[in-house]
Amino acid sequence: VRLSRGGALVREGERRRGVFTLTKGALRRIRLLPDGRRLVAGFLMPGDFIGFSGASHYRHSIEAIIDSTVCAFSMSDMRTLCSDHPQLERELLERACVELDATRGNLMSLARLNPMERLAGFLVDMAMRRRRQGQDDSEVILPMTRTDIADYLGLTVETVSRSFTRLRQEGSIATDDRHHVRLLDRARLDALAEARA
Amino acid sequence: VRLSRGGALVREGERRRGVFTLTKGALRRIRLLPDGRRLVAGFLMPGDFIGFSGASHYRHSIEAIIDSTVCAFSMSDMRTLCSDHPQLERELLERACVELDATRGNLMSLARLNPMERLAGFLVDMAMRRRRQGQDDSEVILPMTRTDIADYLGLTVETVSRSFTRLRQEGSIATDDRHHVRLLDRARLDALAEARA
DNA sequence: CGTGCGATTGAGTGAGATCAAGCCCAGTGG
DNA sequence: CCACTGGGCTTGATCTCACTCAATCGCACG
Repeated sequence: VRLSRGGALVREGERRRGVFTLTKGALRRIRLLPDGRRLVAGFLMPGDFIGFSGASHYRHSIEAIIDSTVCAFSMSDMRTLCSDHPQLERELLERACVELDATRGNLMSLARLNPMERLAGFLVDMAMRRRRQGQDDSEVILPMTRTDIADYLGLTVETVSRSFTRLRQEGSIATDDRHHVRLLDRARLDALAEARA
Repeated sequence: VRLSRGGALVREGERRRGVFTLTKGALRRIRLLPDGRRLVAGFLMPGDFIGFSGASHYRHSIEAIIDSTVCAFSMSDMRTLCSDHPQLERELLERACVELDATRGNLMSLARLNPMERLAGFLVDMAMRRRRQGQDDSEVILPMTRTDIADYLGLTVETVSRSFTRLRQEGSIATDDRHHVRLLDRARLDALAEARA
């Protein structure tokens, strides 16, 4: 399935149809409140599995940040695959646990860290994801907007922008353009991030 | 295994030993920062499974809020159980997904809700847990302290206390004693909580 | 009868939100 | 080619809500 920038893969409240894996691009997991408050519950990068949920209806919308392609499986596909390959269920459990760890890490960020710490944690986390993909982790590519980052970190756009500026001023990072950040002082960023994953 | 009030089942940073299920009592999942900031990443009630993690070391301490008893399984017990009962792995995946849903729900609370909304959400959530156990859900028993609740909701004790007072003043709840809360206006509480569940 | 912890309440402060303005750049159309 | 437009980002000024600090109360426990 191909998704163009801004398109929705699934919408909050819809009946659950199936599961997906992201092969190319970048997605965001969104929840909205009636009054407009917005949460980005996570970003999805190539290789990520989408569909860990015990609920019958989607709890979040999943939207494309940039043009993306996903691989879709219906629920019945899923069931037959699982019964054919008992290994698969174990692998999925493993992945679900990793995602749970990551999500719990975000709790600390949202509950107790200040804006600089949250942003540093986010950057370090993005760098780690790149390393896992075998890419250079001294630079990070942020396909999402500052607003997305703000709604992910539980801050406002302005605060996110100011935090970027402060990290740049103290020499921890350099921003080549909006979407490319170089991590100059990894020790400093790690120290700020500390509490997270 | 028996745990007395305040005792630790596992400590953050220890090598992962096994998994557990809580049979009686109440536990809290804790993470601490060097500077003393504290997060309660969750509360565990009887029936809950403890041990969903992809990490080799515990990411949180698990402490007894009140005297508790848990059932312990070593990692090898777990592996043999799983290979003997393929059903078990599915059941665990299901449970992990439910826990993931719950944890993601908390993200919205921490990122975007104000203190009253967070507290209302917490109370509604605790009531729902009671209903699932087949108990009366118009009253809620809170074995934990106000400090625990504050560190769970990302607030200070004072703010939690003030939020309790405001909910009491507007007639949404009644507090018989510190640990017993009656939910008087469920519609109001649900409206406040909205984003969670 | 003290002692200490947990909870509540009040007063004052400050970090991040809100409001507002301007910049940069890509896309569009004349 | 350039003017115009609009969205995303940054920066400054102000405000506000939750935090901090402090005092008191109540209750359990030695």
